[in-house]
Amino acid sequence: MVNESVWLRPARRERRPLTLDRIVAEAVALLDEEGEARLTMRRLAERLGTGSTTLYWHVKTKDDVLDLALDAVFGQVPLPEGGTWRQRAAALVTGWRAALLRHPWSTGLLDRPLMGPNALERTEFLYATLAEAGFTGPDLIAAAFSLSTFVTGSATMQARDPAGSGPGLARHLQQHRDAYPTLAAHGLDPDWDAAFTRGLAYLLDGMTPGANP
Amino acid sequence: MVNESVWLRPARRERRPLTLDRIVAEAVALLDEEGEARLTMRRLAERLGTGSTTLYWHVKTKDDVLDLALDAVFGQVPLPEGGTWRQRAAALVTGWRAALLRHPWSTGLLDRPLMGPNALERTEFLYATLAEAGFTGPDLIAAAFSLSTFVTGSATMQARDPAGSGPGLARHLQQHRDAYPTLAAHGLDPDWDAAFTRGLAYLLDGMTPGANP
DNA sequence: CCGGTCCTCGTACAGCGTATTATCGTCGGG
DNA sequence: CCCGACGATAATACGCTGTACGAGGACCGG
Repeated sequence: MVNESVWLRPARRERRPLTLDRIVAEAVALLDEEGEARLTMRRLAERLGTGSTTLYWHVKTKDDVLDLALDAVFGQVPLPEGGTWRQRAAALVTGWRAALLRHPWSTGLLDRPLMGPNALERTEFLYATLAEAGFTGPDLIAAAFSLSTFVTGSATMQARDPAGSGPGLARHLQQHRDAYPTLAAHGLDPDWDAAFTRGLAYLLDGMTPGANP
Repeated sequence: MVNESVWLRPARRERRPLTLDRIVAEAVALLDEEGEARLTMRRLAERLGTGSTTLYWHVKTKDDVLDLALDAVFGQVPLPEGGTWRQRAAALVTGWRAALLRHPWSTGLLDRPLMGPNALERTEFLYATLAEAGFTGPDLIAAAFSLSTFVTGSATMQARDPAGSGPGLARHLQQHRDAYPTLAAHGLDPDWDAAFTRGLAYLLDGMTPGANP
């Protein structure tokens, strides 16, 4: 359907051009508001004021949109400067985790290859920081592997069971307190942020640059 | 459609009854062979020799099938006995990771609440092992959090970039070697298993029972 | 004025999860 | 021995999905 009247048709300049950036930004907003299940090409197009199939000129598939949205989240992770290598690494992974938790849907996309420029830039930064600190060979790989693994894993866990996750898990544990005694005693409403900080300290304490050749 | 002939109709005992267990087992097999995207209620039913909507008598939604399939994977994780607490914890998380990697699709389901009996049993085992070792309070929570986070995170990473992941990531890194020099130098074809073992040692080295009250 | 190129959209299709409804097979009680 | 009831199965149908396709609109350099 063509816009019938000049008056109803948005003025030339008023209608912002559809760009890949606008699509990705709107996808992130939609995901933030309604979650992954409700992200639909049609709904996304509607919010952008375009036809749904128009999106396919800018993007090959819906998976592209998800990949780009995820990398946009990675783009929010600041690259810290200054301080010791340990401070820089801790700041990086803490900011990384915070970015993922600001957009909880992102943790559901962490399978699938992370080859976006923002993801690679952060990974490179991590490797470089550790290499500069003196980690080499298998130690370097293991250190980088452990830290990034720790970030994505902890974000996934926290997005899955948000603090005070309602009557769900907690009540279920209470009901089967006999089957899961330790869990029911300690794991009911844990402070995940504190656990992350302390766990990160464990990990960093355990790794020493130049220790194992 | 009714089976027309006695001869074509499967003999009484030959046709195994449709049970929840059979559905879940077949779902796991289908996921193993074709991955999550190709798991369809219709295809699953076809493999089971039933109509698709019949499944809905045993199961409320497709998500139920996925939850049950995931918990079935957790059921493959052995609960180690004997040895020090450190040996038991290491054995648990190693077996946990192996089970997830035997069914790579499982890492894509690690968002979503893990409330299945097998998952809870393993988590309880981990908490109990650490508590018995002397971890208490925030230290206990942080230790359990770190270990399970490390398992799920590392399995996700490895399922995402399997060893020798073809021309994909490696070539992309080579092409942009100037942008990601450290990554291109070290991260091309890493030994994830070795990185996991070493990283696990970091983590366990960093945590001491009864250290921080 | 006129191609040509970038961009937009309407239509259409196969496949999805699943609600509804009807029907089957089996078995216990009269 | 029948018959009703109930556990289990299946056919049909609905609304929604991702996206292929082709017909155009908008703008631009000549």
